[in-house]
Amino acid sequence: MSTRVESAAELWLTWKRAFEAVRAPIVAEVTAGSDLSEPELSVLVTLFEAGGAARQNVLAAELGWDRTRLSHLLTRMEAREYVTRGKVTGGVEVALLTRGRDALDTSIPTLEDSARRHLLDALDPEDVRALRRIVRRLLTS
Amino acid sequence: MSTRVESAAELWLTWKRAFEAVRAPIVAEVTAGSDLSEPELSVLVTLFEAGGAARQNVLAAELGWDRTRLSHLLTRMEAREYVTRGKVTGGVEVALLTRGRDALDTSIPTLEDSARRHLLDALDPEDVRALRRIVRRLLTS
DNA sequence: CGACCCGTGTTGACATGTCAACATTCGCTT
DNA sequence: AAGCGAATGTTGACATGTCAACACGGGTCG
Repeated sequence: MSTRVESAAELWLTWKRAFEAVRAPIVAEVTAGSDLSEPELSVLVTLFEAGGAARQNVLAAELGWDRTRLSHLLTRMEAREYVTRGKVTGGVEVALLTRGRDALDTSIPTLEDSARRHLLDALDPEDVRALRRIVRRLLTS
Repeated sequence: MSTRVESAAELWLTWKRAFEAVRAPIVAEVTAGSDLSEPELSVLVTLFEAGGAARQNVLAAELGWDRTRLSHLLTRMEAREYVTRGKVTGGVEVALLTRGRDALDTSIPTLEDSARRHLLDALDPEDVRALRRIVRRLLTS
């Protein structure tokens, strides 16, 4: 029994550690200000990027989540008036409400700042280019 | 109001998406075989890499987790006889039990295989080198 | 000594995520 | 049109994670 894990697994595990190391402080800073949790913010951002409204299954796909999780979360967010859900042919469409947009306006600058400090600034331009390429590749495979 | 999120945040968000996209299938495959959840496997692997035993706070640091989470998880894992906890000057030391080692032996090959297919194979050698560099940098900053 | 302070870990209440089962709707086939 | 299957969401029970409060055990300094 060696004391090392094989190469692919090792790459995955260290990547995971690095990801956690970046995520933790960003989440801490972003959630400190607003009354949004990080997953809630993800939903709002994705919704925003989709133009303010999106089908629930599309949202789930974009986020890489499963339907159930999104459903529960949206139920909570609907109760707090961040979003609405409306039936649509073939499913449900979710739309940002004013309260959701306001929350976004408050949180995005913090997110931008945290992401810059904990991710961008930790890398040099070459790393950033490489990371973008890697991300693109992983998302299209 | 634009329809785009700024650069650092955008990098962070797409990275997060890519990470989720890789994590989901790996977790699905790894947990399908064994009766270990993914966090439990992480604990066992980290413990293994530390030589079979480690202080709880060290473990938490390695994993990038908070003490409470680890404590709860270890309580559950202790009940299932994967690990033991023993008091030590200045804290608690956790050690792998046979059942834990066995679970590792079963899961690691699957993990290796999944990680290779979903991560390594999706990237070319240059990407892999870049990712390793990025990870190292993020973990030491 | 004895009164802190700080790092560690645990606990219980609550928030969130997961899983399996179910409802609904749409498209396809006949 | 009627029936069927696949895709979409929801629900409730349970697993897991988070937060705030507490407990304990060293250091350190008066």
